[in-house]
Amino acid sequence: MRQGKKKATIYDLSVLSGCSASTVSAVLNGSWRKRRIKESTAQLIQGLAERHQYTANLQARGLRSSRSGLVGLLLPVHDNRYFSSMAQTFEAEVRSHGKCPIVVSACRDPEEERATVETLISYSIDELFIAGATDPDSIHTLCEAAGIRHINIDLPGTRAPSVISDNYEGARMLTSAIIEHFHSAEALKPKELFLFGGRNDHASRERIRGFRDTKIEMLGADADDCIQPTGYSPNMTQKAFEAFYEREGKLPRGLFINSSINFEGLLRFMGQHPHETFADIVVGCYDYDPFASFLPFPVLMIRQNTEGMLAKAFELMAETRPAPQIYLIQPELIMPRMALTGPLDDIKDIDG
Amino acid sequence: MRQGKKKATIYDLSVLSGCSASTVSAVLNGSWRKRRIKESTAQLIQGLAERHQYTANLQARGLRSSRSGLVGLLLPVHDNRYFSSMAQTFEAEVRSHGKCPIVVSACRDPEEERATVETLISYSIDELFIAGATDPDSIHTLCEAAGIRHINIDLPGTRAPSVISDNYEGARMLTSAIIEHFHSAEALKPKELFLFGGRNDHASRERIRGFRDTKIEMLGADADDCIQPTGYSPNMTQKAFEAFYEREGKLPRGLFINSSINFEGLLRFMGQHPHETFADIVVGCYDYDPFASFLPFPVLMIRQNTEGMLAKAFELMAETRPAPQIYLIQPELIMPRMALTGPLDDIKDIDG
DNA sequence: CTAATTTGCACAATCGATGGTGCAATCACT
DNA sequence: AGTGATTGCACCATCGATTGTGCAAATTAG
Repeated sequence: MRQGKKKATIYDLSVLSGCSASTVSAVLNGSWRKRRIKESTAQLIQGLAERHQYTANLQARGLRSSRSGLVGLLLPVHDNRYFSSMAQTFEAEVRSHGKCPIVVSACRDPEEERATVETLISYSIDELFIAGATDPDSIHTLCEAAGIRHINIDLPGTRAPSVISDNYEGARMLTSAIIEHFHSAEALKPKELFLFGGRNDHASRERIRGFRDTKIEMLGADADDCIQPTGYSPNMTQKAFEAFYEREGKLPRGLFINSSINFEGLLRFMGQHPHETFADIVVGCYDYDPFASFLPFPVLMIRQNTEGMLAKAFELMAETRPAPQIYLIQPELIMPRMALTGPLDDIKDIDG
Repeated sequence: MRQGKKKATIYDLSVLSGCSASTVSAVLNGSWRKRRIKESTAQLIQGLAERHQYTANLQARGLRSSRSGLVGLLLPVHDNRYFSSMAQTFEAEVRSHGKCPIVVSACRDPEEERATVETLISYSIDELFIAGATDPDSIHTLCEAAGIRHINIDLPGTRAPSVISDNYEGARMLTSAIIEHFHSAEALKPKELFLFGGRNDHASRERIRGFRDTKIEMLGADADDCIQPTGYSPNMTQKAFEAFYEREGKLPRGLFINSSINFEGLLRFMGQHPHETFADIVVGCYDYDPFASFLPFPVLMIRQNTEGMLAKAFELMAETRPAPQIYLIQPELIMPRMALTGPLDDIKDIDG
């Protein structure tokens, strides 16, 4: 009604309807049948609620019921296709359950992660999906203490169910695809296949292991000095490329890049060097980005199955007592020049 | 202490310390000096709080004080570089103010937008940044009624302060850069410069206007039949390209693409056609993406200044009574093969 | 040594919604 | 009509924190 006014509460409606606040509450939260409220009473109150634009104060409800209707997703970063696509899928899924999605990022900083999760807990979130946490087990402890259901995604913990990408298999697929891509040209030599990026987290380790094993199997050479974990920053990765180029006068013909963020390091390098420098390289990137897929050299990519991972995670969340085990989800090898669809394709787009 | 236990409340600490709950509350929320609590009492309580891992129940606090410490950002979508980068910057800024960032997307659906904002209001969020809302004014009404400070970003409203990209200027820069890019080659003819993407929102209209004006000025031809607003979906855009190609047997040499999402439509088209189809095209895209910048044909991009927009928006939010006017932020023209830094570069990355 | 301050804290109402319990009125049935 | 079951709803404690108010005790002033 009046716009500057305070929001209507059940007490306002209680006065207006002549019913008690508890009756109003019951009607408006749907529990009125259980409470044997007359249908006509319910309709009266619902009418008033609508007319006065009543919306429940969810903080009050959450305080009383100690459940908030909030479902959290903790991400390392937003501006990355892998994680933002996860956020997109997550939101749709949570909304379809009638809950409210909360997506937060914590910058791969363990302290920030803890603080963020504590804040979420203070808002009595009902469930938490932990994606890419640097220390899932310490977050597990927090959730456990607060009695909050939680599932790890992307990076596994030992104490809670974890849904992760099969990084080892993915890395094997990617590595062998890179090697095979040279079959028509001059075969790739062991010293020409390098891995850049990643750090000492579970995903990177598995990818490195997959790279290593496959390289040894297929090219028969030890891979250790061809592995350059540069962390997750584009700049460090760029520096690694510069250093390599400085030393060797060229790039390796075969590149395994740990993630699209690291790939940006290669882009920065590219910006400093002419086209010819990249004439015969083949890149495999453990992440999918449609634009990267169409670069002037062959780019093989791994698309992690975020939909599949989230689906599994939601499934586990629904179970009463999910085992704290690791569930592997197979990623997919994407050949060069592929523009795939994503969660955006599901949203409607009507012209005004 | 005990892990399965309920969380400690001020009442628990009240018993443990021998002080009243109000004293505990004052100590823990920092207002204890105002309330003339003895320093030693404060220390005692702080010690207990730490030992028992007390964290305030923010729902209770929010209920009482009707302010939650939450600051919202409403986005159209997550998985888009422009908006996810905005989310990233937003989070950092909000955190630095000691508040809790809430990022939600509403899929460019007016109904969803309203519902989402109502939910946020029900959680008593303190401030709302509305980015890319299809109908900012209707959201304004909601916020107004709830007394929530709000600023529009990216798409302007008439009732609240709006910080938007200077789409007209940006489109002019982009259009003229596309045309000039042909100076060394055979000059571009009017019928060879097309605009694809966008729909009937403020941003698209301004971009189209900038495209139109510049094209007329520089190529001296009416531009109307070279404008194909295809909405924001990659698929519709792809179809537009297919239709054009079907009709003309080639693509236009000069392409103005409304956004990176529309650009993905071109990628899908590319996936269906050989390299040669794109041998001599020049693309201008109203969005910046580092991978797109290195595609096999020249890609000129507009980088919208998200940091600048958010900075201005936060500045306005801090003002007591900001005028409901439009603040234009200049975007930047990015030449081909540029890998720029973004918010990710600010996050630390230490190897474990 | 008494009066006026100041210090330090407890009390209790309150925010808005929930849900267990109890009670009157109505209905069914012998 | 009397007994028991059912219907329809009101009452009230409660969730955990905030905050205005009041009042002893300690301190200072005169």
